[in-house]
Amino acid sequence: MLTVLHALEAQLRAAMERAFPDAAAAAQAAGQPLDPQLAPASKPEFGDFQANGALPLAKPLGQPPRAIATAIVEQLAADPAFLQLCDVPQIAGPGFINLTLRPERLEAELQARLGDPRLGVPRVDAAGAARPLPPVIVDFSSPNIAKEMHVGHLRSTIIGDALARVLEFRGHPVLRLNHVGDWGTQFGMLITHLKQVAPEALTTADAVDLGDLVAFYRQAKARFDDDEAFQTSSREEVVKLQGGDPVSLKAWGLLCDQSRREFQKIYDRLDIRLSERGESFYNPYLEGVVADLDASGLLVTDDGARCVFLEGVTGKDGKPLPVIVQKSDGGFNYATTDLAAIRYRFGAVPDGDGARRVIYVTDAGQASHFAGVFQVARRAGWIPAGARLEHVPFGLVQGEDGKKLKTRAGDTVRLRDLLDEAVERAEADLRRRLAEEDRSEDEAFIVQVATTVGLAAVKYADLSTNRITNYQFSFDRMLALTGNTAPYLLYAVVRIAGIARKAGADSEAGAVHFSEPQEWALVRELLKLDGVIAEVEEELLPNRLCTYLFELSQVFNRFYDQVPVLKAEEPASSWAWGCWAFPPWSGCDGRGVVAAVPHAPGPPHAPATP
RNA sequence: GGGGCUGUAGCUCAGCCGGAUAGAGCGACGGUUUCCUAAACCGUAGGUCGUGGGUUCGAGUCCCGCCAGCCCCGCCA
Repeated sequence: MLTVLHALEAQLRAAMERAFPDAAAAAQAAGQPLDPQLAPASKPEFGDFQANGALPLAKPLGQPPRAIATAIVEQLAADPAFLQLCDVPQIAGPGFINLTLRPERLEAELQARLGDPRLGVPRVDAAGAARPLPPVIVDFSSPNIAKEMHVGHLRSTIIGDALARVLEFRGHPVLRLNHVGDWGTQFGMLITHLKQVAPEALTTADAVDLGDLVAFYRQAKARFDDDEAFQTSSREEVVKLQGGDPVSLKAWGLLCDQSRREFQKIYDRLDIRLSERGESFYNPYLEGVVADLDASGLLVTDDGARCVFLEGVTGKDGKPLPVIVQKSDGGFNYATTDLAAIRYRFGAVPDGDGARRVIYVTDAGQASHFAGVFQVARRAGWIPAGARLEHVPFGLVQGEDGKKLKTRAGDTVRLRDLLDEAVERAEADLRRRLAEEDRSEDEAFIVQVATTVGLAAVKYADLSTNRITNYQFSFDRMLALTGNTAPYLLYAVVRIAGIARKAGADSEAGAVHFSEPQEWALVRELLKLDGVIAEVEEELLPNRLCTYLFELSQVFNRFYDQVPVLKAEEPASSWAWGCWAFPPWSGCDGRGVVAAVPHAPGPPHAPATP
């Protein structure tokens, strides 16, 4: 209902200007035009919208706020365009103006959305964009080569994907970049170690399996930490690799391929698409970064390292902290890579991505790192005017004890194991309930449901809380059938699909007309989607969308509980089962709005034959 | 020492640009129900919004101080 909201806002502003022309002119001159402060009503009994703009005028105008509100309402009541949208406004409390949309207006809004695959959400490129829009980059997931994906990658992967889906749904070209750790010192260590203990791994694909590779990596790291000779040869190995030595490159390529296939299994299970563009991609640009910083006078050599000192960020001694872009041994580090990535991503095609919004989905612990890197990039002039560069932080995954999530043995939890357990638990729970109710289903159904529910539960639990806080991981809570959980949402989806199937509904709903209170509740809820999507696109908070979907599910359940749509003879509720064509569940089958919404089984778009 | 984030019901969490009596869910207690479904719906109880100041017509929200927890702080990523 954003278009309605904007129309009302303009009408309210005009009404205020007519009611108080002097104050309006003064406000305009002061650069603070009168603001109607229009917002969705805080409670249903207040109508659809509320305008709070009369209250702040009380003092400057020297009038009681209710009198001001009355004057504004009188102007609105004289505006035919306004009266087409709303009933005559009510003044309540200290001077709130409550607006209620006219029923026929709501019906028209809903009618326009039935059968609309975009659910009333406009595309950003809708207004005849001649040129293609610049891409939005979402940098997420980013595991390290030669390691398995673990619980530490969970949030970035899920949140990043959800944000990418929302942006894509709005019509942005989105580059989903997997900034994998495929370069640097760690590779030197691993290759050096493998040369000595398993040289075949460096020349033959899949000579060792990934689990062994992970073990080798740990050994290499341990050696690196307390063996100087090993450190030296590791560093030499990095230099060879970065210098393009064919043997090193081949070994590197094999290791990457192997890891990549393992990552892909996880992404496939979670239905997540990513374009791999690892750290190595930026290798050719690292020197240019340093040269550029040098040319712009930002570069300082300190203690042999080349760095940029930050403004407004000081260390223990009160002196500015540096971002080191070239180590005293001449090597580059991750800050250099991150700077090269920023420069490339905002850079013009074909030597860059030409992006105007770049989003990093990483844990909150990296906030100061990104703040530093972003500052350097800004001062270096690599961020075009009007472009957005955003770190989207999220909190830690904690166990139910409030500590960092670990296995019972104290190890890092592998993502694969975590997903397996979610599915296993979902299956056990389903079998238990089937047995309790003495129902039987075929095995394929059980496996299907368990997989859907288990994976959706993991995703949804992560997305449904505000990402900035630490997140307490609990299989029991995420798999609960009630409350703000994936199983509850999926139940609503299945229920809607079931009714549609039973009704043999086709989506050719005729003119809609509502009577029941629960119908109106549903209509109003359905019309909120465009506002929610706009908010998520701006704030990058997927939990807002989850809250909406949960509330929508509740309204649907209430509706089906209280309105016997399949029994109704009157067409009053006939559109209701047609709603299956509408709701944002289209995300359920992974094609639509968000990953927030779990993978549903047979999408209602293809109803099974009764 | 510096910086960041967090602190809201027993538990897990929402709370948008400052706006009306601070909201959900779970758990507890009580009730209703099933056309459809991978069971729901309704009600009751439960609050010093960490704390002390300040700004404002109005503060959970903005500013300052303090307390607690977590995280980060030069050549790892």
